[in-house]
Formats: sequence, C-alpha cells, structure tokens
Amino acid sequence: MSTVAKALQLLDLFSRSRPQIGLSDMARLAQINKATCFRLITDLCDAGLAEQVEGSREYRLGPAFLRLAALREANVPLRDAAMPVLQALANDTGETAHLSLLVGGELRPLAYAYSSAHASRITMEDVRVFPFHATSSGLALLTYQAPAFREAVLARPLPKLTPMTETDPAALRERMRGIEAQGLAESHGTFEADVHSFAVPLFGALGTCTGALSTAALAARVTPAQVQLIRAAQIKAARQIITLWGGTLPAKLDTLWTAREIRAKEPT
Amino acid sequence: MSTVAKALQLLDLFSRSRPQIGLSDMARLAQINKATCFRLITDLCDAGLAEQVEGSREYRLGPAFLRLAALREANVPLRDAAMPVLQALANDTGETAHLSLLVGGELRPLAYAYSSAHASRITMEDVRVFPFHATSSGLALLTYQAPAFREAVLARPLPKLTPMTETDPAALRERMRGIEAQGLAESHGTFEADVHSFAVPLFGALGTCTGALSTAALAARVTPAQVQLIRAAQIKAARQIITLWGGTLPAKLDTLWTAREIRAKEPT
DNA sequence: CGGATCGGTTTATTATTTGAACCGTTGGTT
DNA sequence: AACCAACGGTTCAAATAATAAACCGATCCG
Repeated sequence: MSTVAKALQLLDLFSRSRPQIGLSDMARLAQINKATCFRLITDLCDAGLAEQVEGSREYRLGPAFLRLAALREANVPLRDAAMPVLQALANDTGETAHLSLLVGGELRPLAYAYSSAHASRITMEDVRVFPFHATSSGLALLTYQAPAFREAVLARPLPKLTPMTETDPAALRERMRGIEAQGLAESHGTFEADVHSFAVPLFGALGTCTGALSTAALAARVTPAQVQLIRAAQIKAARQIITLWGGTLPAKLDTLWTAREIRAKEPT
Repeated sequence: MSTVAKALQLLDLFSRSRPQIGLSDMARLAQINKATCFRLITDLCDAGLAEQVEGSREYRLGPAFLRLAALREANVPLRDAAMPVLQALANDTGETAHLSLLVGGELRPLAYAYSSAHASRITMEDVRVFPFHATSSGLALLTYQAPAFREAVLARPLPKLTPMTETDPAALRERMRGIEAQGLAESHGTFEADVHSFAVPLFGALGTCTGALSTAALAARVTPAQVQLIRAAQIKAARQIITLWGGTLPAKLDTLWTAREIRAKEPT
C-alpha cells in the first residue's frame, strides 16, 4: 500500500458522528503506527486537508476543502457528476432514468439517460415540470419535505392527468405514509398512461431532500423480476449520487435501503 | 520532501484557468518525474481527490471534495459564518473584501465578496497564495505570528512583484512595527499595481492569529474619506468574524481598535 | 500520589519511492 | 503517406524516504 494511499485513508476516518480524532485514536482506527500516523496527518495539515483543533489537540478536516470543492464544482457541476451514474442506471434496468431537482417550489428535470436495450423508450425531452401528485419522483420528494410545504402543494389544484391519477389529498397523504415506510415510491400510469415509474429521494449536504432519482418503464415490459431489479439498481445509484454531492442520507432511510439490499442478496 | 506532500501539491496545480492537466504537463509543473507523477496522481484518483476526464486523458479534481467539504462545513462553518459579514463589508466599502487563512505556513484565500457599486472590481478567483511581504493581509498576519515564524518567512526569497514591492527584510520589520502600533495594515500596489489594500488580523480561540481580513480597492478610487470608511468598516467586520469563530482578540489590539472607533465617532 | 494515556520525537532497519529508458499510440507537419 | 515529436503509461535497479519500537514530558484521573 502506497504512503499516499495511507495518508488519504485518514480522511475517510472523519464522519458526522466522529468529526475530530486524536492522534492515538487515529493510528488505531487506521491500523498504522502512531509515529507514522503523526507524519501523515502532519503532511495533510500542511496541505490544509486537515488541521489541529485549537484547545483540544485533536485533528479534523481542514479548510482547503472549501476552496477545492468550489473549484471542482466550477469545473464539474452537479449534473455532470450525476450523469455517469444515471447512464449506468439506465443501462442496468434497460429503461429511462432521470433525475429532478426542487427549484422554486417545483420539481424540474436536471438530467436523463436512456437505455438502448429496447427500441421503444420513455422520452423526457418535453417534460418541464413534474407534478408532485402524479409522479413517483414528486411523491418521493414530497414525502421528505417539511409538512408545511407538503400541505401547500396538496392545497393547490391537482389535475387529473390520466384516469389513474390520484387527486384526493387524503389518499395522497396515505400514499406518502406508504413511501416513508418503504423507502421508495412507485406509480402506475398516473402521469402518462402505460408508464410505470419508480423513484427514490435525494439529499443534500444538510440532510434535506433536494431532488429525486427515477426510472420510467413501459408498463408492458414490467415484470415482477424487473421490479426487483429496478428497485435495487435505483437504491445503488441514489447512494452513489448522494455521496458525489456530499449529501447525507437520513439514518431511517439508510436502514430501510440496507434491509432491501440484504434481502436482495439472500433470496432464500 | 515527503511523498504525501508531493502528491498533495498536485492538487494546487488546478485552478479556474487550468481546470484539467495532462500527465506530462503535471510532471513538469510540479517538477517531478513523469513516472512518479503518474503513481501519485493514480493514488489521488483512487481516493477520489482526482479523476481522469472521460474522453480526454487529462486529470482534474475529484468528486470526494464535495463530500469532504460538506463534512468540513458541517463541523466548522467558518466560511458560512464569515460570508455574510464579508458581503456586508464589500457593500459598505464598494470594494472587494476577502478573507484568508494561514494554512501550512502559507496564507490562502478562504472567501471573498464583491460589491456591485462599481463596474470595475478587483477579482480574487485566481489568487492561490498571498505573499506575506507583498500584501497587507500577509503583513497583518505576519505581525502577529511568533518571531521564529516571522524570521523564517523573511529569510525566504522575497520576489519583487511590482516596482512598489518592498523586499528588504529590515524595512519589512519596520513596516510590521508600524502595523503593530496602528492595529491595521495597508499596502499600495505591492502585489498588483494600482491596487490599494487594507487588512486586519483575525484570531482563533486561543488568541493566536489564524488569518486576515482585507479590502482591495482600485487605487484611483481611494480618497482620504474612503480610507477612513474602509478602516472603520474593516474593524467592525473583523470583530464580528472573530466573535463568530469563537476567537479572542488580544487586549492590546482591542484597545487600538476601540480608540479608532471612538475617534471615528467624534471627528471634532 | 501513582499509573495510564496522551501528543510528539528519535533511531536503526526496512520497504517504498524514484527516474532513465522504454513501450505503443496519437496528432500534427511536411 | 511518411515522418516525428509528444503523449500516457510501464519497467526495474538504485536511492531515498517511510517505518515502528522505545522513549519523553505533560496531563488526566482515581
């Protein structure tokens, strides 16, 4: 293992629950010698990637990250970062993957990726706004918003876009309780007929839900096995994007998703 | 020089004007062997601090910065805390306000704010390191460092960046005595010609000087009245930031600043 | 007071880093 | 089309930097 890799692994010891670490602890956690650890963390401090907390002598992540993250974001915006993950999701499922963000109180598409597995596909080019009540993305996002915002949306007119669209606020609240319990959202032809869609919420740095990741599939192609595949692929992709964005997945949702991932691996 | 330091210096090669770099270029810029450079950048890529651009084979900053910066901010919202104050300072003075921190023996920018009062402004995007001897920020900070550090800096080569740059260590020591007596630093075209800059030191929790707050103004716009305004606004802003950071202003400096504040209110 | 643990330093030993030379490939020039 | 220079990446003996045990003074804690 290279020295550089050893030094950089120290950065991964820090987390929200363990924001600063003493020298001896760090050496133990990284399973390296204390003297070595000292040299490494000192190098990180010199580069600004770590720093010593005044008062206590523990170490924490350094100020350089602010500058470098801003630089990274200037070169590679959120959209570009998410794009490869989105494309991989589309390839894995053979369906259309899309990612939408909450901007100005509306859910708007940020990016989408198509699979070339089928000649027919759900296209996203023409969608400007996702209605909250009629899409899996919308409901997934709404479920993790502040109650005030949620009720404001439900109080607005809820157009019946297809025969399947649910427009009763009470029924929609019930749907959201289900989404919260499941950790993912699904809808069947409520926005466009013949389209099944699957969505999971996405979270920003402060743990607030800022968007949703979704897969839209032709209803005719959706088999029970395919549903399982899409759910699993989507959870995997959502985790990746949240990490890339520096976001925080709520503990409750993490638990739900992890349980699904374990179940998928052990079908008994 | 440690291997880790060599690897981390690669990160500083990236900038707004040079967002991605090829292997050979990188080796040249960092003045290291190409094979070495390859190993180092590969290690950085493995840790997510760098990544290879798809299509081109150049390298750029990696996705890990978003996550780590968010983590850093969650623990130490220095920048967030300082930002509104900085913006207010820029608005009050009509000039560019910036804040820099001492990181690994160098003074590096943490945040900056612009005023929209004038069409022309001093931009800070491209500054990576403030030379101690040629900037008001640098001298303000250096004045409040341990003598050993101060002398070490003065012993280094002091490039003459403009015709106005002072490069004589003895003269610089004299400048710092003046700064100590005044409680603030000023420079005239010593870093960039036609730029006047005004700075005050910032202090951490233990009363050690950890950074500097500065205003950079176009020389042509600086009138005596404007100087008074900038000095007062800067002292006010510095007090706010030091408070927000939980810092301690040395008693001597507190006295000097208070005296200025009183004088400003009673111009007699 | 005493023992345990802390952050940090020193040292000979050891393992990693280093760089010249060398691939195959690419992209521009003649 | 032929050329050539520069590219990213690889190899391996030689050189250098990383390592870990022991040690130090300070501090915490019962």
